[in-house]
Amino acid sequence: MTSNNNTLREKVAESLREAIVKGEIKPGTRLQEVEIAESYKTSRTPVREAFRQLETEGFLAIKPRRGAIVTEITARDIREFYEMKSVLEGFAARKAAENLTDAQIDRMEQLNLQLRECYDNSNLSSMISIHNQFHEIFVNAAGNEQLASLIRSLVNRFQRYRIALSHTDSILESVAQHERIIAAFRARDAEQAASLVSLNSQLGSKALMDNLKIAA
Amino acid sequence: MTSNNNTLREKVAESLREAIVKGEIKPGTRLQEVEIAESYKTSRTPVREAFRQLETEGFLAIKPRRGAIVTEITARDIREFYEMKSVLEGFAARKAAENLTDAQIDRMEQLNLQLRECYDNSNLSSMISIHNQFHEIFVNAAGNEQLASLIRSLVNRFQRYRIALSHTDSILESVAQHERIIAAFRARDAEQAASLVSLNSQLGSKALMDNLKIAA
DNA sequence: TAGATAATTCTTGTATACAAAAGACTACAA
DNA sequence: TTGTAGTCTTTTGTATACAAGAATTATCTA
Repeated sequence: MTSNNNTLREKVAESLREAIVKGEIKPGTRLQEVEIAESYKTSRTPVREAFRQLETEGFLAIKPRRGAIVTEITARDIREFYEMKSVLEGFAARKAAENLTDAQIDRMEQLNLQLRECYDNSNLSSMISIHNQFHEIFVNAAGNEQLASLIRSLVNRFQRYRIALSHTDSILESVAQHERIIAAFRARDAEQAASLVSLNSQLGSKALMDNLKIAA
Repeated sequence: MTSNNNTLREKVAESLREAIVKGEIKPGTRLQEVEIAESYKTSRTPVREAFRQLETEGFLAIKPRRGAIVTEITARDIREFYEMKSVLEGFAARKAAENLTDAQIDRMEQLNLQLRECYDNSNLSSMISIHNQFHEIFVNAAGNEQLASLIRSLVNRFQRYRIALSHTDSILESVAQHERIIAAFRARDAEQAASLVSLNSQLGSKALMDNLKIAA
């Protein structure tokens, strides 16, 4: 994550975000300003501002004079998220196919190998990071900065649920799909790349849904 | 716009947002907390929070200890915006084609007639509202609430530039395109609806770009 | 006069104090 | 016992006071 630790607000926001993503603070938990302020040894002011920021990032729901609650994410939210990711990344892939340099495609290949290794070594913390790096290469190559930043914020928002996927075999499937995506990029086949990337996102959705059913 | 005037923060945010959208506050203008606070007869606290909110909505850029500046939107931003709108609304249309009721399509037809009337009467303030209502019908019918809210926030963010389009003849073209979109929805032709909606968005982009060139 | 550096001012970041609203609790009556 | 009214507590919303960083100006030196 980006760490602009210049102000207390950002420190508090980053710390809370991390705790929510890691699951240390459970959905439904009510966060109170004084409580958080005391635990960070600050006043309520930076905490309030951090709350607002986390609200817009989708981690907290704030009701006027009622306080902040860590958002519960429903199966519907996840379906909607992957639907958007599928559409946006698919489009990004279509545009990227024209722009990607050979070096960038090589880099994707390298990352995909690393992803496979991480799976074999059960190194799940690296896995998410590498997975994201892989996707970011073609998303950034699409030449639409706002689109890239939008996708980044969506992915970040659902990170806490995607962590669950690191365990599953869906990773292996994903690695195989990535190989086909790389081949499509090498062939500069924009339509093929777009539809494969969309498919990859749908796999994520399916895997996460199955995982939730088991957990529930 | 939604008006939750419960807190001062929201009142200030809404008022500033409106002023920026209407062009009363020009891009590049630096907003200072005390100044705004005095003009609204409040303290800095609600103003600060309103600034943060407007930052996430894309109207202000805040630099640490440097203050808030009304965002300048570049030609690139506009291109990127319409590209995203095209993709997202196109997808929404594809999904909506399966869900739209006859009554909803009738409503779209009605709105499109009103849009034509407003153009004839040069009633430009209603024009934008009606145009948005038309689009919101199929966007909401796509069955993806997050997508709908994302599109809404994007459109809202670029509202201030789209105002310029109300004058132009591109409205007439848009009305004609809307008719074809309605026909596609009536025929439940999802692919046709999707591609027509994408096209409609691209028209908006082109019209706005031309308009900016003239203005510059 | 030009440049650098120190002092000052201006503005935001943070802390604390006060106001008001929502929720909890108590007491009383039916 | 239960429902309701009214008070009390808790927590957020707002105002103000204080701290610190950035920008600007003034001063000094080469």
